[in-house]
Amino acid sequence: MTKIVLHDTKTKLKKPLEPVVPGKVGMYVCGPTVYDRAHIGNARPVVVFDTLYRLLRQVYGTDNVTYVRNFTDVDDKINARAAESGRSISDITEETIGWYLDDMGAMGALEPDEAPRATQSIDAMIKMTEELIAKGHAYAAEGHVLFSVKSDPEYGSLSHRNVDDMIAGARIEVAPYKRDAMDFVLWKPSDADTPGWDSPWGRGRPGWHIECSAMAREVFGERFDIHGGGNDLMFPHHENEAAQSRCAHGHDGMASIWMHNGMLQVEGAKMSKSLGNFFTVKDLLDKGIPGEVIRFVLLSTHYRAPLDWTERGVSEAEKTLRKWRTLTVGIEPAATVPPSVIAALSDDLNTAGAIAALHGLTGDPAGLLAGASMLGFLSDALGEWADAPEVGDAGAMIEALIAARTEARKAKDFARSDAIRDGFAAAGVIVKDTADGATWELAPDFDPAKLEGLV
RNA sequence: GGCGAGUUGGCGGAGUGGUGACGCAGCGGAUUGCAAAUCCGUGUACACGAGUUCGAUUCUCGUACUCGCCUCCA
Repeated sequence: MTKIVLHDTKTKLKKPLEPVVPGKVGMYVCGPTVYDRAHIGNARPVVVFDTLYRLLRQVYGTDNVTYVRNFTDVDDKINARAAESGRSISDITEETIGWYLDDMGAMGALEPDEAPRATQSIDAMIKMTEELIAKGHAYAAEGHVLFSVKSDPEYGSLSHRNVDDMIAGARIEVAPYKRDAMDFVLWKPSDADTPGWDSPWGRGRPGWHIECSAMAREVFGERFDIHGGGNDLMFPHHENEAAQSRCAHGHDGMASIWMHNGMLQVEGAKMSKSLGNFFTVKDLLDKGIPGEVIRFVLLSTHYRAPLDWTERGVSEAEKTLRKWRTLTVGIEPAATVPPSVIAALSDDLNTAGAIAALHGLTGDPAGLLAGASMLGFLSDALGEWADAPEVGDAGAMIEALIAARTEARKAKDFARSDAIRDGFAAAGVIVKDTADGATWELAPDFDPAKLEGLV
């Protein structure tokens, strides 16, 4: 079996993937808080871990991989959105989840095997919170339950932080009910206007971090293989998740490998609303940038490195995909994925290396197609954008003009033939002169009106 | 202030202790009436300074710069 190695944040090493249950892989990726459209930065982990999912399915078999991505549908941002819009929380979360799946699907992201929602796992969170209290790792105070960071000597081991250093330099407002500045909330009280559930500590709602610990355990049990997300989640979210699970279970096996993708920038600058370079996946799709092209851009840089989203990168991606699509028209994919592609992906998900490998397969369209499919490219479902424009009534005119040009060339009337040639170019008609005569096809910017003056 | 990541040719972007990936652009050639398309060829790149080594872009230390996180954030 292909050996897969992945970089683990905790150990800072590339570790061979050795599944807890031999032959079966479990992967948990932190999903969105559903209160608004996903932006392009949100899309990176989705596409990155989708690609890993595809690799795992290829190597271990489709039925032997379980990919879980949660929806955080209880959160103060959602509450705020509901309050300001007057809409119900469930309206907002349902709509946003639908958007999310549509937008991610447009980039060829497969849906996970399981997509648990926080609101459907409240009992599991309460249970885990009780366990943490029982084991002395958490305490109830004023309707809150807090995790005691000091009770966990390994706290900080994932993100490589020292608790004392953090307190020293931090701008943390210490709530009166906290025993220690770093303690974080497992459960907090809800007022009448806030969603809440009955609990041993009164009506309330869970803190953010507990949901992933509880839901991952519900699906996988105490140990699973890969836990992923953006590196901004490394601290505090994943650190806290790891602490909760470690302290509840008495071992550090929550995830064998922690993976974190790098952040996305736009034209070299941090993406932010104030800079005006903040956009959602839907914005890009509406602008006419195909989801497949977005996917390509997101995979053309190694996942751990920062990724700069640029117009130029988009157009290069589009050009490459168009070329590959042209090369593979009517081709059946090879039965096996080319080893060069598998080898690149198996080495810490080197998608840029895999794309380079695909460039090397342009002489082998069947292999190219098989390899590209492995990366989620060149599917029919994502390919509509690359279809040639409709020729409409212009076909006859184009044929006539080609004939006229051929005549002109025979007559050595080069002024005429060159005028037609240039006119074709301007109108988006691509003419290729071959030994058997001229063939033509339409460019994406085909404009039949521009042919009128040539006749 | 603390922690982490990054710095590769015109651009993008892999990788490696010893023969300079790959793509785009550029340049030269073939082809063409001229082009387009195609094909062939083409680049003394690894932030800087020390160190280790027979040899470093690749390892170590330091410096600079960029970015991220430390507060909701993928």
